[in-house]
Amino acid sequence: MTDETDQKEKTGGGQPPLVFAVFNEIGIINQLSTARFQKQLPDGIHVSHFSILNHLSKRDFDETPVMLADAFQVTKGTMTHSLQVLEKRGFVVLKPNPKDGRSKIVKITDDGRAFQQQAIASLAPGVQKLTLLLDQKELAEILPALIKLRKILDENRDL
Amino acid sequence: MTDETDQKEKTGGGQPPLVFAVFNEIGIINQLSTARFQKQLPDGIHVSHFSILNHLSKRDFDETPVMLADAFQVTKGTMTHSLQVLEKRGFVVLKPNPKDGRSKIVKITDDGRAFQQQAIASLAPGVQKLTLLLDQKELAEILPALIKLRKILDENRDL
DNA sequence: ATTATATAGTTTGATATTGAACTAATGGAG
DNA sequence: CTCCATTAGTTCAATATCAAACTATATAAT
Repeated sequence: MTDETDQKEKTGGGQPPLVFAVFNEIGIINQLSTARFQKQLPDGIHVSHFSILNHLSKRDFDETPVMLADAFQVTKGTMTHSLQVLEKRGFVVLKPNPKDGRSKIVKITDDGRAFQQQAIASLAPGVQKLTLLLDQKELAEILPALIKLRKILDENRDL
Repeated sequence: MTDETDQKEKTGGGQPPLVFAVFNEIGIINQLSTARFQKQLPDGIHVSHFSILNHLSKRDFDETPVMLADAFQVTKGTMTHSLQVLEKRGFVVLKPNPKDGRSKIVKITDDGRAFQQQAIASLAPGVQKLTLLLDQKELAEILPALIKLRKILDENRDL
């Protein structure tokens, strides 16, 4: 969503809370960046699938589908579907969970890891061009605030 | 996507570009904030529909479906669908474009405006609680950087 | 032990989004 | 004026997501 907050507004009512403006910009940035990334990914692999792979590649400990669904804020059904896609591609395997007969363990495969790294690498050229246009110092400055904001939202999902 | 970047990583390879981390946090924040908002909206109205309404309510000049599709970075087909939903609800009307026989003009209706305002109002309680938890000064500081980042992405969609 | 409640994962029906094919209207080249 | 490439909008088939119903296992209460 490439809305433009800084355009002439029509209403003059009570100023919208700051957090609205922040969420608005974040929404647009997200739209633009994921759309861009999606175009780099091969057919049949959605950004959401890649995100799961990326997540798994960074974790040492075992994770279950429910843990992943919670982490990515999607339903269990959606996670079932995504994992089936990744499994068909051979990027993950699902094993029974020895600690719980209802549950499963999701493991990234060597192929999955290779794919993840290749996908990251494919972004390099674009990222490089982007990097030239961006103020690195500024990025470094906003990152901590974004992390803080994310954590607060995450810890207060039910406010 | 509630990934957590600041967790123990497994690989130690080349540091990922800063912009990756920023996009990652932004992705999670977007997921959490839109999921939260979606729950406030009445049945049948998706966040994406609301965003269109919100956009229209802030603009004075006429906009066509293609302009909206471009602004929100969705396909023309998606915009056709979204506008049909909004039109069925009576929140917008589509009129012929006097300047171009192929095109249309999207107009928000009074009902649409009323709905948009009511939806914004319904967020107030949650926003208020959130506001207590957030550092307003920090938010104010990152907003300009986010706007700058958004503009750069927007102006360089084809890098 | 039995029963009830809760949780993990799957399945199903509905909606959102996409890319591609399609229709209609525009606008430029000759 | 005619032809052709372009653009606006729609339609269609495929996929992603969700909410809700369902199955199986686990946990708690008695």
